[in-house]
Amino acid sequence: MKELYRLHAEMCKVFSNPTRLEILNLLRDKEMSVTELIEKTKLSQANISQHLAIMKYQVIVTSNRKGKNIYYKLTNPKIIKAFDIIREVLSEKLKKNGNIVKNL
Amino acid sequence: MKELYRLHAEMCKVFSNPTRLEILNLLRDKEMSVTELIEKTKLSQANISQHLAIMKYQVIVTSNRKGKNIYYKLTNPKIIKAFDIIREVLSEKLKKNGNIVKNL
DNA sequence: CTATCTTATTAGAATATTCTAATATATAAA
DNA sequence: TTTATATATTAGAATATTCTAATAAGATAG
Repeated sequence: MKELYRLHAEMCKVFSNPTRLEILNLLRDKEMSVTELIEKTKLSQANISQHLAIMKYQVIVTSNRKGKNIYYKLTNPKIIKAFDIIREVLSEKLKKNGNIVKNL
Repeated sequence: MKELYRLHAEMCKVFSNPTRLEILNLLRDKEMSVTELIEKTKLSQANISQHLAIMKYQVIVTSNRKGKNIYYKLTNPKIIKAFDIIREVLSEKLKKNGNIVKNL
């Protein structure tokens, strides 16, 4: 069913941007405020906010306000399992290609 | 290390297109010729060939000729593990949203 | 209220992706 | 060899994505 491939691709599109992957990795085991994410990534507030909006729209993350701040967390922790498998594939690929794997 | 997120994102970009996901799913447990892929997907030859080239460049698939035909297969079967986890996440998301899940 | 801190939204230029149509290339068959 | 079959490549219009800069909006503190 082609529709399912469309939805699947749409979800994967979230993972096709380095900044979003960095955010997801930061959220892997704890929720984090937008401010914290900005500090950790050193990226602009607008940019982080935009990427969070994209992931929220795809329901990859959810948000909740705590006083002054808004905290984001993963909707489904399985996302991290997929993240880590892709990292393994990437690692094995780099190994084969004789690349520097030290930094993994 | 930001470079790693870039490579990770680049690999995930392969999964962010419905046609490429369909091809990967067809290759999940057996190699297949370009002609077979065209038949199964009902898509144009040029288009299939272009998507295969993209995946070959990312070393997600590899090809080998057998007589008249060129067969493609997955480089690393772990790709399918990631594929299936994302499908689960998608399925759970659709379930929550009260969507039709029958067709999964 | 008013100011401040935090987060979201908008606009738009630069860049990237996708598909179709046309053409090229490679192997095999006649 | 020519011809047919299988696959790849190219060009280009249509569309989508990404980032920066500017502005808006929501919550709290004073």
